[in-house]
Amino acid sequence: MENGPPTIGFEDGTIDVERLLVEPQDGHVSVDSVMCFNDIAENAMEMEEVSRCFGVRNTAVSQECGEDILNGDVLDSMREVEVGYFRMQNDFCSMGEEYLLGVEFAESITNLDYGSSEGLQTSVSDSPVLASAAVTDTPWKADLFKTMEVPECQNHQLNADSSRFGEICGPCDKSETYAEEEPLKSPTSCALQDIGKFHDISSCSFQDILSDENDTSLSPSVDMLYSPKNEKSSEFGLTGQNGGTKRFQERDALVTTSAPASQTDTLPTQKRSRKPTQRYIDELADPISRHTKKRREVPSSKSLGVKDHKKCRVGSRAIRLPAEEPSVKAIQVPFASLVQNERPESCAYDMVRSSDRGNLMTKSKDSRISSENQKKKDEFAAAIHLKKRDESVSAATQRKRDGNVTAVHLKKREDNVTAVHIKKRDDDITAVSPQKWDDCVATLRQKKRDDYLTAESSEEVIGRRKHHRLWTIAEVKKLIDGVSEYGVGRWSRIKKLFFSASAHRTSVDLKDKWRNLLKASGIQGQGSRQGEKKRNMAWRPLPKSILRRVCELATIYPYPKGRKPKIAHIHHDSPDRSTDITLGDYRRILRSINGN
DNA sequence: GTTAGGG
DNA sequence: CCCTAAC
Repeated sequence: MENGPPTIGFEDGTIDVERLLVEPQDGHVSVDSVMCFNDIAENAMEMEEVSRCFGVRNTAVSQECGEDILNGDVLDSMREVEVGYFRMQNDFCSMGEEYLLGVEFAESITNLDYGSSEGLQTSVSDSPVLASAAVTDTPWKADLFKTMEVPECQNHQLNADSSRFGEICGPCDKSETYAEEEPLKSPTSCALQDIGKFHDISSCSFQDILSDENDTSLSPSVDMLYSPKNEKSSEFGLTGQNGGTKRFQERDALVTTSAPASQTDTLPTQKRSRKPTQRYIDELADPISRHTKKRREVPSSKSLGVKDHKKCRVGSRAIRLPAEEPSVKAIQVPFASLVQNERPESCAYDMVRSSDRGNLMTKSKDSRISSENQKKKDEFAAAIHLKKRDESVSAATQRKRDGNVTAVHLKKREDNVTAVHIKKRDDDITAVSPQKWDDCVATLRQKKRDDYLTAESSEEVIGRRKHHRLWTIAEVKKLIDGVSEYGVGRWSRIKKLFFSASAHRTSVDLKDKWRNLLKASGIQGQGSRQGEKKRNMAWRPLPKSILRRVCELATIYPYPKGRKPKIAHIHHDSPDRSTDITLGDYRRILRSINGN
């Protein structure tokens, strides 16, 4: 599926429309240049459509975007550049590039763009199917010229991304989908759809990447778990992309962010991706060592069996927690995945990657096999994550996602991290993005495979992090059963009998979980119940039945100590359920028998 | 080796 | 989840 024809035959003068529209990812092959190619085609068609149906709206959007995006220098230069469409585009893009990525690529990109654009234009016109589009070409060029520039660029960006992702994510899906959709019927709509889908895909993939599990992501139509809101419009690419997706539907949604965000990730692609990488790693290495000098020691000491972590931990903790927690499963993957691409260049990558893989593979028990190494790796990865996080990624989005999907209890930490990101984002986003995309892509591939290879309950998968696995309902139930049978405090037994299957979940874990359940059930926090309750709401919603049972058991077996205060007697006589009861009866029987 | 409890 | 102290 990933072996698209290396080049699109625009030399012929005739391009397969379907191909053009349907498999824009093909363009991806020649990367930078070709991408533009696709973009233009789509743009042309989009334009038409837009001009007809959404003309006003579009304008509005574009302006809106333009203003937001092009503030300061960019905006000024923009105004000056009203020359020709291509010129415009190029300029704009280049500006965007400069704006975000730096001048070096701007030029080259521009050139590429231009060339490919021309080619595309020609071929498009020739193509009978696209005739309408071609015709339209002129008008919109002139009329919508100004207004379109921004969206144009956006499209460009987005498309580029899309194509890339498309190829990586699910060219198959795409192809199939499109095939079914009467390709020739209306190129425009097709294009629109494509775009939409691509956006979806790209956003999807991105987000998914962020999340450990969302296999679903691969299919464009899948519903995202998070709600695409522009929380912080200037956040990272995610937001923008989302907005981009709905561009034609909700002009509000579009919003500024998209352009910068997408630009970031766009054209740069492979060439550029590497550069950042290098620098990245170097930078990463330092900061990490710097910040987490201790931290690194932690893992190693751990694995080595050294016993003086305490100090290390103290220092490392602050750093480490924010890094791991906030990113949560969702975020983590992407970060780690980012690293993957870098891998080829240094062994460090391997480490990271491995760990990453572990995450992705999630359930595969294998991941746990080499706990030592794994741990170390994970630590390393974590460190990198931390770095990366700071540099990029939309904290807001992630957060949201985390909250919805994982519903984990990482609130505090997340907040801290978030702040940091926002601050740094603008500066560093540039460098990171391109690579990021690559990474994402890589991740996706890997992910896809892994997901399908290791099918697990989505629940578990989703909830899992480095050394953190979300408790599944089933597990909780088991725990409850265990407690009901053996009472509180006999965690090892419960572990043995109820969790023998799951290697993770130590007795301590059970205990901890029980503790949490008590908290969640509202029992326990006798002091400040109100506050407790509120917090409880934030936690992962537990089935009422479970909460109820927990409550019951809690009354029967008050956790901390002083077991069975009320029902102590009862318990004594008729211990509770199954086992104990049986034993009691048995004893009684024996006694009676003996007595007799 | 387990458990309780704090972080 | 992790770690440690105290069984």
